[in-house]
Amino acid sequence: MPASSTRNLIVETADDLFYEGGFEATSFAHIAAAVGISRGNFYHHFKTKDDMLDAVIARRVKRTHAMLDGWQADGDGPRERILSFVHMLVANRAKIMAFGCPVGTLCCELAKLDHVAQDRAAEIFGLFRDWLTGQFQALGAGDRAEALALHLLVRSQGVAVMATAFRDDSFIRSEVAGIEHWLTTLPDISPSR
Amino acid sequence: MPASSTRNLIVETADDLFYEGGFEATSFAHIAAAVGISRGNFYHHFKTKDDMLDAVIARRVKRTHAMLDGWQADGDGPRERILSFVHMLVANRAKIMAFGCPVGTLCCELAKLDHVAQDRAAEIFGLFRDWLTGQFQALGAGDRAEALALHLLVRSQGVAVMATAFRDDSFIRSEVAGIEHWLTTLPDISPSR
DNA sequence: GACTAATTAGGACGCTTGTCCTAATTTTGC
DNA sequence: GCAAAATTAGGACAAGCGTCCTAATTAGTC
Repeated sequence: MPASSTRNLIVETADDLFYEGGFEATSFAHIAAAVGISRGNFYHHFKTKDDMLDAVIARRVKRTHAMLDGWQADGDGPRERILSFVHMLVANRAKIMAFGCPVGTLCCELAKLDHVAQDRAAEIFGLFRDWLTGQFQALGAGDRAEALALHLLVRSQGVAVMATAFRDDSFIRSEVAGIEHWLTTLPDISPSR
Repeated sequence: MPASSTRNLIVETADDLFYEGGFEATSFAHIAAAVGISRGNFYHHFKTKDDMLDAVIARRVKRTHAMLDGWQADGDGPRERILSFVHMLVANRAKIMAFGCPVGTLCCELAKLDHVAQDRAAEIFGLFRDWLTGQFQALGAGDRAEALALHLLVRSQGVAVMATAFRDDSFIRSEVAGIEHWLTTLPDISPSR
């Protein structure tokens, strides 16, 4: 077992707790209890709590990259790949209703805290935006590709916020159906390559 | 001057600070410094911090009601009234980019905190939903009115989140233009009366 | 003008926070 | 097997938190 497996365990646990309880409200004591190690031990792996946030964001960036690469390699067309993104909302609906979107809620919290990591967290949105832009370009959207990608992000984030506020399960499904219908209305200029 | 003007001042100040810094991160010391009164003085007006949150939410509910009533009395048609709602995004774009939507961010924070006031905060969304539903009904949308209202709330919240994350001014304008175009595509069965 | 009630100031309280320090333990390299 | 390094435990720390208490001040009533 590699020497820094404790560090990975800390980052994984902090990732979950930051998502479910928020960054500010999650204390070292909470993380220590969840991991099962001593409080003072953290400072051998991370200088400050902000360093831990950096590690969590880096982990999320890495996992997002891996997820997008996985969808890219699935062999389906761009329309199916876009649907993979949209269906995250349905697959994660229980957690979204309870805690919102991990990316959106972190960005909003860091904005209020005027935190230095604000832009680094927003870069996860940048990954989705760029990947979706690529898919819409593959659909032949040309110059409109990025605008369509941002529109899809807007609707996804809106669904997440409203689902969290109303805690309504049926709400996510109907909005996703609306997005799916919107996708079918897009002109498919060059469906393959 | 009425006896409880101090109380109103506290609620107004707390409202702003909760919006700009978040509920949890805003302490009594911050509010006391902003109002210019002693810390211990709070507890003559509010039993706990949660009581203060209740008062802030009640104030927001009241002001939202007043705003919707004002739009209702403006004498324009339902389409113009819906635009009044949409144009809030443009009018408040500076604050939205810095702190997000006051309603959406509070609901998301309270969800993560598993706070008892969660549903009361979401009721502000309920006010907008019901009012917008009325406007779409006046447009002749019939059974689809509430779905259209929720769709508009979704897009507005999505714009707010993405504008906060990317801190992009032009982004809000282009998305609002998209919403305005969407409104023109709606069938206007009964434009007047 | 005196008595009562409402309001305010200011500090004490127990607790939690992030951070830091030191000693003990485990792992690693020779 | 031993010395050096990495890792862990556990507590100390100053500061900040929400809450509470008491004394002082102000406002209102007869």
